[in-house]
Amino acid sequence: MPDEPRADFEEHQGDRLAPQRHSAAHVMAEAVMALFPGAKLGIGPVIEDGFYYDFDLPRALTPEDLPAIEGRMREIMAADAPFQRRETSQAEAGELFKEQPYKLELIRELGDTPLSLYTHHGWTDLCRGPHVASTGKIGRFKLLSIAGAYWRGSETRPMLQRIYGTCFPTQVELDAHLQRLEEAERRDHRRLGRELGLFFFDPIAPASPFFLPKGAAVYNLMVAFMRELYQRYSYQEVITPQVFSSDLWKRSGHYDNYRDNMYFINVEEREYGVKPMNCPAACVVYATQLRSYRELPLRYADFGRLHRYERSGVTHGLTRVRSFTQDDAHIYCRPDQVQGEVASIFKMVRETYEAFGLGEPRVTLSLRPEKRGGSEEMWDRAEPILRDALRASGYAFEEVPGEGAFYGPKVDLFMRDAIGREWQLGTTQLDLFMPERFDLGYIAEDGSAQRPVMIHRAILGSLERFLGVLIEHHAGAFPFWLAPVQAVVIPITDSHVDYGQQVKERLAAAGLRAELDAGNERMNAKVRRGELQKVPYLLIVGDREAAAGTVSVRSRGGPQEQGVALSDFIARAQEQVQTKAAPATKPG
RNA sequence: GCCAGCGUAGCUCAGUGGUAGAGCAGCGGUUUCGUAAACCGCCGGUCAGCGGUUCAAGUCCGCUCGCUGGCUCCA
Repeated sequence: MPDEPRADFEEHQGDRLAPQRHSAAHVMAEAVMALFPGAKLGIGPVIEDGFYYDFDLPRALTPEDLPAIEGRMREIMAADAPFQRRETSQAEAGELFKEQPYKLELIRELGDTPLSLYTHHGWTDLCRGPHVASTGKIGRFKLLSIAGAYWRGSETRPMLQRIYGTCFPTQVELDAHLQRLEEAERRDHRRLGRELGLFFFDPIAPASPFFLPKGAAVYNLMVAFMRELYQRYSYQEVITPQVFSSDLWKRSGHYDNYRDNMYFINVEEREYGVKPMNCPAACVVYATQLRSYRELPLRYADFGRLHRYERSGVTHGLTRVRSFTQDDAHIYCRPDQVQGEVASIFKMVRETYEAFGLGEPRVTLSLRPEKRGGSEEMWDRAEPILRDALRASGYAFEEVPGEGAFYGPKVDLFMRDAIGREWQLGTTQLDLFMPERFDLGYIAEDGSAQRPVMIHRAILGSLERFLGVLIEHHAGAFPFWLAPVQAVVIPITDSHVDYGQQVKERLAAAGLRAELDAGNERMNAKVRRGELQKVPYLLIVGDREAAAGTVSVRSRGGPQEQGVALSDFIARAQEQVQTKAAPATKPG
């Protein structure tokens, strides 16, 4: 099945390989207990692409411990010891695991549920199974990393040591997986950001990116793209302050609910908070006038810079930062307009993901959480609106009960990064709460005062995060319309620099982002640099081109074309910008 | 924030308690070349920071900062 798409293939494999991977986890636990007498066991499940097991050990593991554990595991596998299942009682299990406090906790919680034990090689674990027939059937594995993990995922419980491993039926498949991990590293946006001169980080502002000219160019193209959509979808852009008196945050509820993630400043004995979200500012804008039903829906877009304090261990490249901008907008509308607004948002989403060359996002609909505001009736009304709009949008989606915001249900869009981590990008949230807190109203047709519905939405979400995911998705080879440098003109010798300069100027005049590589190097070196920088077009010019007014076009990773009239190239390039054509070739 | 690892030139990295190194990049020169790295030379260091151990610390110890992988969190 070599032609089958990889995602399906791996998903399929993951299910099929679960017994092997889970058995590998048991063997690893046996090996660890042999090497660390007195080790306490947590749990050891199968995960995507592998397995882990959690341990409470007398000392901290280091990466140097892994080969010894792997060695012991190989011995156990070589013994080809059978896995044997047997049922057991609460009492017997309690006795068997009396030295294992974490297991005892699990046994107690399982209560009357039938318990089963799996034994291999004289070593027994509490386990539902299934397992492979014997330790020789596990396949090839590799231990990958060590990490801390709270027992039962709770910050208040002890931190155990987790060992991650991966396992495949054959060495070839294992090697292929390890190679995929290496490839993912090569398309890591943090690495490409540096190599392509897009952005950097400096300890002087932790978790806050600096965008270099090329990165800023892409960033601004993203903003320009959204502004173009706003024009067509009748959004109005506003610009709002960065720092607000804490009075605002008290009113919006952020002071009570989000203070720990905010930056505060004290000036003239008054406390101010740097904005972590734009919504309260939008409400202030809304409230400046008495509103009529005639002017709704009002769609206020705001590219305001947000600052959120994120705990030091959680930040990550561009995908989790402390300073960022969203393609944020807040829509105020009448209840009967919500449906149409949400539908138009999903239309924007589709247009946007296509233009950026991304596949389908994973879409979730988050429903009422336990702790929530508003009446049941409001939720009963709000949830179907989103559900119906989603169905109409054609996106496959998954409903997640209990995950909604306390102020309303929401739809989130997720994309994976190079190593499979998912990041939330766009979001659409119905807000049944904030209009009330800000006492927003409008005068209805019958002259009565009514409360508008507020919709928070972002298509790209954080521009920083979106860019990070976008870089990894394209491995740095942006679609032509987004490429920070669209073409590099490469003169073959000094004598062609003048013509190269003319070419560059004509490209610039045509609205294309072009550079001239006039340095004192052989053209081979310049071609190489252009390819490494993933420039869509390299335009080589020598005697023939200068004489004929043409360029030799080398497409990124693709074919060459000699003697293309400059005007033809420009027309073609402009067309690609217009249509937002996808990259001509596979990124690599 | 928690657990672990890491931090040496702009980048990638070597350096075993005893004189801080290489390649690339940069700079100067030579070369003028037809589709992925021309050649010669030069410059480049608070070994993350602070403190300690030692005759002697990039190397050992402690603290701080930053980064990485997880965990928790993620209005």
